[in-house]
Amino acid sequence: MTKPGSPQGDAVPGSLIDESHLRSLPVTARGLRTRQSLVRAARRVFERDGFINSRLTDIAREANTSIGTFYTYFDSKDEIFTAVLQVAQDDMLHPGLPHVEEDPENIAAVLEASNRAYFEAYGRNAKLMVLLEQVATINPEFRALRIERSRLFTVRVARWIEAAQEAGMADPALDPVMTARALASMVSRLAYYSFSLGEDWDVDAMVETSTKLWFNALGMTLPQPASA
Amino acid sequence: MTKPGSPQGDAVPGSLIDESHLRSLPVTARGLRTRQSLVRAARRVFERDGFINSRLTDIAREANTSIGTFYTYFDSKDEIFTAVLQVAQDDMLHPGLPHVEEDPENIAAVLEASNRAYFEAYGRNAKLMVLLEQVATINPEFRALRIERSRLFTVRVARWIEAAQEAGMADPALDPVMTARALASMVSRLAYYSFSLGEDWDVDAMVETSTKLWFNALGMTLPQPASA
Amino acid sequence: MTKPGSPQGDAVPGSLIDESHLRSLPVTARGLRTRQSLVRAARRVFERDGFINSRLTDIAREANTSIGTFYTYFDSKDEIFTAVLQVAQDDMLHPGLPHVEEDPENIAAVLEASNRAYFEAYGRNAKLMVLLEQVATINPEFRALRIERSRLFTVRVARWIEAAQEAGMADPALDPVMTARALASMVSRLAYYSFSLGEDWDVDAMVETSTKLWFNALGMTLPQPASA
Amino acid sequence: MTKPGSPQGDAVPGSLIDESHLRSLPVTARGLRTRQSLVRAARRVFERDGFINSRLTDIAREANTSIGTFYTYFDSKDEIFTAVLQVAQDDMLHPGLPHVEEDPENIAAVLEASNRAYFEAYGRNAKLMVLLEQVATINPEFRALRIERSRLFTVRVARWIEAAQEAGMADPALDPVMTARALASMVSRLAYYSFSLGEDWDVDAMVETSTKLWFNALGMTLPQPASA
DNA sequence: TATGAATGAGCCTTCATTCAT
DNA sequence: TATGAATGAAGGCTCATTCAT
Repeated sequence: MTKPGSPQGDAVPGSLIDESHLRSLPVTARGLRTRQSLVRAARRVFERDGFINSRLTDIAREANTSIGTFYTYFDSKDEIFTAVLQVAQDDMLHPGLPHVEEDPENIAAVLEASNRAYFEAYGRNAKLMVLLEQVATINPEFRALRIERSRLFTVRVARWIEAAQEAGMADPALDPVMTARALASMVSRLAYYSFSLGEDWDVDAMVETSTKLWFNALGMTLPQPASA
Repeated sequence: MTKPGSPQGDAVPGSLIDESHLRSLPVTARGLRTRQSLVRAARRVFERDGFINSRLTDIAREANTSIGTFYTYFDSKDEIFTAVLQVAQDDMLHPGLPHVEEDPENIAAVLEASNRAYFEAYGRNAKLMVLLEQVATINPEFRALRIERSRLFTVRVARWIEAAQEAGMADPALDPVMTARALASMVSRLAYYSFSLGEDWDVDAMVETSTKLWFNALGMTLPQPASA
Repeated sequence: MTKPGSPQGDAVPGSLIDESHLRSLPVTARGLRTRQSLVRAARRVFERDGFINSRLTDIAREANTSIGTFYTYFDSKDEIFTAVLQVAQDDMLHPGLPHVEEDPENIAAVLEASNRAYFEAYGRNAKLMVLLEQVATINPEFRALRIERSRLFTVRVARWIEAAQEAGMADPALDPVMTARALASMVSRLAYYSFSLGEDWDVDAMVETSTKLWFNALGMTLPQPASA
Repeated sequence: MTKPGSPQGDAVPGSLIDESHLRSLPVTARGLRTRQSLVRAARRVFERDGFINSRLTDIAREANTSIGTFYTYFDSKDEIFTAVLQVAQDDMLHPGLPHVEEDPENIAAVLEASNRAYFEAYGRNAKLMVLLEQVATINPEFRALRIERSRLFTVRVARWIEAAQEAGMADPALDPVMTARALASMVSRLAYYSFSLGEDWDVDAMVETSTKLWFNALGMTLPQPASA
């Protein structure tokens, strides 16, 4: 049985960022420092003003450098946005989950931990997620990035569902891919409403509800009652 | 038992559009015609180029008028976008569902019909939905519009879930509001992936899967097997 | 001895308006009525918004007609402004003074009455005066109009001063033209500060002060002491 | 006895310019140079075309820069106009008069010198004065600036008149404030007609006439006749 | 590497004027 | 005469990007 990984689904920065857009890193320590302060400044400005309403001069000022220096490290707004995403993806990619497989009793625990990891990571990067959403509506490359990530994750979840169906643990009538999409969406949107639109739900409650819905939806019986 | 209505959830234009943004309509038939051709041209241009990348001159040209004429009818891009949404909402608002209530055997049918109506309306307005998503990331007013719609729909679904729980037909452990959000998201995102991101699923399959997931998730038993 | 007439000096609409700019008046009663309501509306709009910041559409709306109708009667903004001035000049031109001449005892009375008439007319047309000032700074024709009026009036006052000097009643060392300019300016500016810039002085006080200053400045002795 | 200062009265740029409108000056010498050439170009263009009929592109072209560069230093036409005024005010503000007080014989000399300084400064800035007049008719802030300057100057003159009245040297029946307004107006308008409207009088004659009128009007006796 | 001034294409917006009805 | 929709030249302003120092 495969593990679903974190249901980053909809909109999670992953390892797919097209790094060809990024220049080689500066060689001197000073250069590295300047570059880093630009990336951090960019994140703050983007999160504050949105991608569209932000200006490169704002980013340069926020980083206490000049606009000329900006162009020493980045070729465009898109490029520094890519760099910002790259920093965030390290955080979003850690499902932090050990490979707990083949053990039916642990499925619920794995899923719950996975969901929890996702919600927590989302919480840390909520503003950036909204940002990526915005940029994806404008720029085809970032849109493709988002879609590809989503697709990859869905495939993983779909395989996991198939395995569960084969093991007789999930409703075999469900289409695995479509179901994977649906369930992944459920979790990512819950996170979106809570963190980005201000519902501000309790993370424990979200974890519990989403895990239960996932189980129910798949026609799984929670292992605990079974063993009780 | 209340019916959920169509799960227009996430992003459906409803009656909440702030019409105060719209000027009074022109008095002559000619004016009405010109205005209409502008709105239609705007929809085409927006759908083709996106809201941000479209220019008012493009809209005017597409409508075979001058830019001056544009300003005769609208004050801004936002305003004509409001007008475009208003045209679409008539289509999105009709769930077209008769009030089928109190009859347990019909719940599945109602839900299925509701979902189908939603998917079909979404299919007709898919590009516009993407557009609204984009604009909502930029403009606080349209964002508020989307959120409010979503909230209203969630409330309706939540009430329906509560009623089902009270009738002993749904898992009483689920938080009604959070669950409503999750399930509505599931359906709207399925539509989004299929129509806007090119998954291009069969509508029947989407209706079937989403209805089943919804039922399962709530811990309902489908009426058919019950009677079997 | 010539009488000075009203010291309309600086900025008083006179009979110099170039009427060649004005079309022939409409023939029908209805046409006359429409034209008149346009002129009145224009005056209100000009006085409210200034010449530059007013739009022809505003004038048409204020007159309850259409912009098309405006062009039935006037060719341009300048033209209707000319018409507005023409209406006002009838009021500004009435010095309301009988020819009181040759009688030394009456000089003060004549001057006082003349000044009073000027201040009162200015008060009735203060907003229009400001308007003419604005337009004169923009449009050479209206500037020329203002200058010519001013010049004519100065000439009259200068002749009057010369006559007084010849009669031994005024300081012969004064340059008549320059003095005429100076004295006329004094009165018109007093009116400007009071009515247009909000000093809001008492008209009696203005009349008294300006008459006394005029007399003193010319080295005239007020008739009363003469009889003493 | 207070000295009146130069009768800059009506329309003289003073220290009241709202400098908050001005951005911080550029840091580099090159920037300073560019800014200065823009201000000079603006003055030329304004004086040539008037404030209203001038375009920012004209100013940029006259300064041999791009329109973008204009916006590097100024936010608007109003702002560069403020900068133009600021340059001029240094010239207009120096009455260049020593404090000659308490000495009755010198009153005429002080007044004459003051008037002369005013006429000469006006002559150097005549076009700018006309410009300020135009802008004041359009823009409330500049209007307020002009009014405030005028008020301040009038207050100074009024105090001087009061002192003269108390010393028994001026007609005690005159209202000091109104008289101050009237006399200041006399001088400033004389300058206006001569320099801006093309009368082109001899400065000596203007100084002599205005000083004499001022003395006569106040009921003062010129010291010279006393010695005759 | 760092700086910040210079650039100008590109888009928005206004409103006097024309014209078909 | 009256109407009001249609027009587009004209000018304002932004900001990513270039470049000289």
